[in-house]
Amino acid sequence: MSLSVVPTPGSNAERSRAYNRSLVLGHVRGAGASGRAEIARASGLSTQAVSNIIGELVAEGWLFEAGKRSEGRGLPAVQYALAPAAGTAIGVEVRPDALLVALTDLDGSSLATERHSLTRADPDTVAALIAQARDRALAQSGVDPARLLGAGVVMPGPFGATGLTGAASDLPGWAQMDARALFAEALDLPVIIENDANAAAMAERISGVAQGLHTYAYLYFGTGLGLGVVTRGELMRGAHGNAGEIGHIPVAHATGPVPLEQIVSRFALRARTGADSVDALQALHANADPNLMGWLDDAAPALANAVQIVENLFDPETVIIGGAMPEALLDALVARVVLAPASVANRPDRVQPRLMRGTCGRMTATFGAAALVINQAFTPRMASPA
Amino acid sequence: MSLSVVPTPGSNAERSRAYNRSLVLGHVRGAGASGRAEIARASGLSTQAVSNIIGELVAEGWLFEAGKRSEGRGLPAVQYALAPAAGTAIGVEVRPDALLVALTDLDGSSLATERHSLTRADPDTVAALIAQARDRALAQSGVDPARLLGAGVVMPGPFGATGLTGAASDLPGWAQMDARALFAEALDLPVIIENDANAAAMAERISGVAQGLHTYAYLYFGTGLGLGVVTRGELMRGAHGNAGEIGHIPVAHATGPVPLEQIVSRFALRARTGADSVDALQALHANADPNLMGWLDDAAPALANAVQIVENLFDPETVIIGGAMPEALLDALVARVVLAPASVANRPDRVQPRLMRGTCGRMTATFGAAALVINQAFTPRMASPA
DNA sequence: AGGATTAACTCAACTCAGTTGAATTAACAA
DNA sequence: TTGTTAATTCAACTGAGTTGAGTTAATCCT
Repeated sequence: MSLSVVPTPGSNAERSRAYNRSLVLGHVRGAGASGRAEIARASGLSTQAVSNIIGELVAEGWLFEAGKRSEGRGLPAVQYALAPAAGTAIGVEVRPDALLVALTDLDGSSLATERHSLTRADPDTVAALIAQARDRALAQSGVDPARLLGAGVVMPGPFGATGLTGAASDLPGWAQMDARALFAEALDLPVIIENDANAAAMAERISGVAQGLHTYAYLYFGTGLGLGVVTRGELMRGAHGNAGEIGHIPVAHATGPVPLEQIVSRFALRARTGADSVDALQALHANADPNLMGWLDDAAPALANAVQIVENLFDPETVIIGGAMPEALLDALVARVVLAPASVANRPDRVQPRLMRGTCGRMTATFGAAALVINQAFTPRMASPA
Repeated sequence: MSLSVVPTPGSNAERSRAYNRSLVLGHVRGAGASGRAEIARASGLSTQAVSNIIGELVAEGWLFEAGKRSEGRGLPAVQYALAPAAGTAIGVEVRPDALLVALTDLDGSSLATERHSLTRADPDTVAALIAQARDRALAQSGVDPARLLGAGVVMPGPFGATGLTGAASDLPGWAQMDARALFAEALDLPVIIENDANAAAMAERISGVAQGLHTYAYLYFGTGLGLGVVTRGELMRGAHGNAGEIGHIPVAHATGPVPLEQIVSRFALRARTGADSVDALQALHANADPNLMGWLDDAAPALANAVQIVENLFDPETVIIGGAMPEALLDALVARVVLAPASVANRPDRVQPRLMRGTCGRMTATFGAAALVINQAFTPRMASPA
């Protein structure tokens, strides 16, 4: 049973309703509790249309009445707020050696998490493990399975054979696999596949520092260094889902140009300090380990270079860095970066800092995988019929 | 009279129809003459809905019956093709010293062009000149003013005060100006403002080598070097319309890292050869001028570096180069570039070359300005009511 | 106070546009 | 010739947003 996916489907009454429902939910999410008339003005819909949609969303448990607000004259507006428990999503991060699974609500709050070491990472084994983890997470948190909107799965890129293939991050046996279909079947849920940096970027939008932003970039410390870019609320994926491979672009270094992730990445850090885990790095940083401090001195200018490239190419509202790194170390890195003046981001009217640390912590990508699903509920789009 | 623009408007019957009309026109444009049933299948709409829309588009002159096609059994499908003259657009390129204006049809074919030297480039003077040029172009080509869909205007970026402000490309007196509103008023037409590289990218999509592509990048030789990126058919603009400032990112050079456009740009070329015009450059190239050939040797690796960055960050189907340069020189440059193997674009299953020359010629940006308008007619989007 | 004004909200009738299912037409195949 | 297939149209239907009148509950003004 393959669903025939229409690339850009036409609009009809039913699809219009779905679109407008997302619009209303997105407004309430973005602006907080709102009244019918306010949403009508913001969307260009009639009050009546918004009223009907809100009635439906309240009946289904997505929204609830949250008091009244009186602004000057006139009948006070009844406010409607988002019910975080109205929807949940599964986030999965597949690494060559481990599987991370999280269950979150609409706020991106964690309801359950789980970690598995993988000895075999073949498709069928992974799919089965995810299905079991889903069942445990639901049982443990007491979440109604009917409220589960879907699953997001983060996998190491790049996807398909490319000039970057052969890195240690690749998963064996997945090359020609339609992972989305595999997981959708195993879980009996809608599934979204993404790379780690894109998922992390979305996590910050749902529950981190990128809330309210529409155009921003995220530098992600995974195995290497990834870049997730959100433009007008949409992830930039590229023609084959491989956009954002920033780790492989050359940057200036004492010994001549080297690939960025040869300096700015966890494996560069491990080569320099011997430390592998986030905790070990945290300890080294707390003790001002000379090797670690040396790395910081090296990484800061390379990162500045990367930020300048990202700013000039994408013109984002801000650049966020995060991933599997101690927060204090990321803060130290941000503090040490001297941002290039020759950048379109160097504006007098800035409201965001040019570079900031993400706040979603170590499991950003896993929560981000769930955030991909959550985000869909708030993003109006003409979707094909099931 | 300011039209209240709703950022993401809700959907209703009227807006659905506009959306579906664009969808049908876009299909016919992309796939060539098509039958009702074929479009219905591609769009997920019912045959009846498509039939009604086609009836309307034929009545309005957008489509015309173009024979029948019989595929095996069944009633032969009546084919409908796009009438290029159904819509026209004005393209304008504002440079500090000159004004270029073009009138094109839906194919992007030129119906009239005009060039003005500018002694004064203040907003009111420019707006008045454009309005006059519009009238002359319409009169000269005999185009019905009612068929004019709008005007696209290309202006030197970056927009707003940035760390790149102060370059020679800036226009004085425009800093705080709402250029779109100014031109819309002066021309009494919908107006789109864009930077040169983005417009050029769109020109190639309407009438050049990017026809049928959805995700690609365009390196544009203007004053400096610009980058236009199209993702899923949409231009990437960034938070302030300044995305694509690739000229300012550092690349490796014999003397250490230098901004890309210090090597790959027309002013680098002028500094090296003394030649300023496209014709002069063409002559030098025809004579294998040593300075010019030296520039090629320098520019090729820098361009290779830029292409590698663009490929890894955007994962485009292809990278196109073009702009105000002799075609033979661009071809020579493309031939000389050794593309980096460490790129997500280095795939065995490629259908496009990784790097190709644009085919829209010297006035790419001016035609591209018109193409921005044309493109809207074929791109379904929920648009706010006038 | 008490009436005027303002704004949110609801009701009911209406309209637009896409859908559905039956009927028609024209090509190909046995 | 006759049956099958596929495009197209017709007419009735349905879903969803719009419109305009009416209701309710605040604030403003006298």
